[in-house]
Amino acid sequence: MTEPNPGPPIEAPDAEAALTALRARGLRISATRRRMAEILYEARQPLTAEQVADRLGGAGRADLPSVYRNLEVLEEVGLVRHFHLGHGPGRYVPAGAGVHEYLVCERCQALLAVDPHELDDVRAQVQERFGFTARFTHFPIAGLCPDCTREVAG
Amino acid sequence: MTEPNPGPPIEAPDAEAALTALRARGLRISATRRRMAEILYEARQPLTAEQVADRLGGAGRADLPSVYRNLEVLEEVGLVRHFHLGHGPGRYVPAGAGVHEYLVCERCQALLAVDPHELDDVRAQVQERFGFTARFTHFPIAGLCPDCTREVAG
DNA sequence: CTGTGTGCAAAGGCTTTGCACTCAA
DNA sequence: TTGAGTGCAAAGCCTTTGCACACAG
Repeated sequence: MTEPNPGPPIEAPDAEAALTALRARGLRISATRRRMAEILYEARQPLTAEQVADRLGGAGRADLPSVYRNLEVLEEVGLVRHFHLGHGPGRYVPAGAGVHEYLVCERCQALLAVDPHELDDVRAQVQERFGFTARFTHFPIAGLCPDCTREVAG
Repeated sequence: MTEPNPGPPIEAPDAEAALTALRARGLRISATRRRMAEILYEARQPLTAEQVADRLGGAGRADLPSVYRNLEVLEEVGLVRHFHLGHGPGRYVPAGAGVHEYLVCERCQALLAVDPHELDDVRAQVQERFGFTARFTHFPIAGLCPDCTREVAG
């Protein structure tokens, strides 16, 4: 089980609006929260809570429960979202302008990030056939990436 | 978070072939394994390991680690498969003749079981556009079921 | 006899909860 | 001064692993 590959970079959304939303709810913009947002934007790839904690701590690692709590707050406020790659820890990405949806390879863990519009046809087809509104944001499409498809097929 | 609804019944596959496969690997067909297979077939819906354990135990509950180990063996041999409904425990179903793929509602946890062929078009579209081979067997399509789609939209 | 199956206990990975202390507003 | 943020410890949920005993072949 290797690490998923980075996928394309992530653009920065309107962080200021989100921070304002924080204030509106009586929540505070701590240095830690600000740095967490920066870390996620600069990572330009999905990070686990543990990875965020690693990059936060000056010496050692930041407190993991606090990181989870802050990720939750940032998500409620719309600065961050997360999704699940099969088993293993959740992955966090900045929300906003550069939203992607993902396809994850069950064989090599590669992550294929795509523009949501590229999945519109697929969603439409599922909608038409089953009346079901497919969302691939929280639980991505799983399967075999192009490379693994070739290798498995022959 | 309510329990997912049952979905359509599950047909019995060729259990005998699978049991033969067990023997071929030097493994044994214990009474427990036989009963586990029966339980899954008769359930006619996906069960968690815990539910299987509950239905196994005469008094109390059967040993959960043993249930997991047996589910793994039965899966290797092709009698059983499992998939993941968002968070929460894995769900086990008999494999074979009556295979279904699932769409799971993120809002009400409803489970929509469909014939795999009904997803062929969707798979083809993903294949064509991304070269990616979508599999919905281990990680089902998530989204909103028809009812929740209506309630959310309307 | 040989070694697979089982139960019990414990650990492991990821995440959440409780509580006291700190510190920003 | 007030209550949100943080760190530490502990627990929770699902699952896996280790080990000794039971038992099928």
